[in-house]
Amino acid sequence: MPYLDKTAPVPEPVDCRILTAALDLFVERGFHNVSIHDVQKEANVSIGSIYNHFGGKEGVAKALYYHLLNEFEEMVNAVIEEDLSNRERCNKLIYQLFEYTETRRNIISYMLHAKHREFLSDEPPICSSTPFTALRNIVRNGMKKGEIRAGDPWVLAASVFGGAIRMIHLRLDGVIQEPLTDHYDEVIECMWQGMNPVEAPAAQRKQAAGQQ
Amino acid sequence: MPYLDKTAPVPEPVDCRILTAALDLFVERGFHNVSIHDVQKEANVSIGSIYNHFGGKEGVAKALYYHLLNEFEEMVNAVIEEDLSNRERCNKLIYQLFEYTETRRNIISYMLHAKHREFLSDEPPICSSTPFTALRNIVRNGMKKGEIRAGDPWVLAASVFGGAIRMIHLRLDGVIQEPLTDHYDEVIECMWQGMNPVEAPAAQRKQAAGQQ
DNA sequence: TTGACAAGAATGAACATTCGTTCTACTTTT
DNA sequence: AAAAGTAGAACGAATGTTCATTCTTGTCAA
Repeated sequence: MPYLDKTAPVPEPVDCRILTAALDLFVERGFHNVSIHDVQKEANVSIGSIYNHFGGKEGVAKALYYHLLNEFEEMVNAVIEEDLSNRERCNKLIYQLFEYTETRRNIISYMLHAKHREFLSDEPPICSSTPFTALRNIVRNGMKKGEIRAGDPWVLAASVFGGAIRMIHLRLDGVIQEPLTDHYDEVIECMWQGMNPVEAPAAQRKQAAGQQ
Repeated sequence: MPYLDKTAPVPEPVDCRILTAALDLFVERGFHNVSIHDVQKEANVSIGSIYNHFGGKEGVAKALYYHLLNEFEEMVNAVIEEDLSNRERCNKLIYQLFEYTETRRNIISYMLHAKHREFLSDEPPICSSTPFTALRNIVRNGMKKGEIRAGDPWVLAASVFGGAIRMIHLRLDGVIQEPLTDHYDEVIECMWQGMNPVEAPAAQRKQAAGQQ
């Protein structure tokens, strides 16, 4: 009775179903606490399909990883293309990361919160991947142009993004209750202005804050 | 022939050997890539002993976790006891964390770099443990006394320690080559003074830096 | 339009292996 | 000789992977 079944929408392709299911499960329980059989059930595919498409459990994790790294790279590149100061670029990237943490929690969790080295063999640490290198380059360029204080690139990049990344971790761990975007302004202020009590005149503060 | 064997030193107790071996292996390969049999070989004990002392694999990981949390708590408390400003306390704790990262790498790695939730069931996130709460209290007290800028405690704590923790992660991942202690001054400067290019007169800068 | 057929994708029962745990025998200590 | 600690072979459950089979899709001749 084909007419009764017309509601059947375009079914998502098998490989997409596998990746989505795997992402959800990996984030929820951790790679090693998820079996191929779990993924198979969650994705409503057969085990054979998983092996056909990805070659195995690690293959799924790897495909997921590369896919998300690519998306992240595109996001970073899009911000780099924009006509902004490097400081504004940093701010905007932090804002977008905060936003994604709220709206696409699992993606951010898999990217920034998972220990890939424990299940992806021979994978270099994520911080030496292209998008993360691009982040550091933004900081470096900001230093060159005098927008950002000069110093060791690693230290500076860690100082710029460290607070934000820490906030993301805390949010993913469930210890911060409110959406991260609520804290954006304060995080940005702390990062540019430092943790000293504010005593400078308002005008100077505003000039230096570099709000987006 | 007891005289020939006199060199045999006081043998480390069995439970210590187990914990040390487990720490090394867990940090090197990750909890899930280490089997009880691996620990048994590395520690030169029998499987039975491991079960007698810790009740199983997770028991070993849990004992290790509590033990190290305790050590960390003592370290934090020792700094709190000292007659220092809250800002100096933050600085000193960061310095000690950097130092431990160099000298007791595995301890710091297991504490700050492992995803305990993936292998310790029903364990709350480490950032809600007593020593971490104590860290936030230092920041809170600093805010009350006007030593640290006012704001949301979570954001402020993340901003104070975020950069340092990020540096530790990068060092543990092997992407930072030099000892963290080499970067201490710069990290502290960035954190208190912010990432804006330095333009303030030297005197004011020094006053605000709060060097330890 | 129908049927035959080939190529590719999907299926899932079966398999081999690994790993956490148990249990009984043995040794040391008190 | 009782108690506590150690030893390690053996077990069963869980898991990653294989592969022979079935199903789907597209093509082409009748």
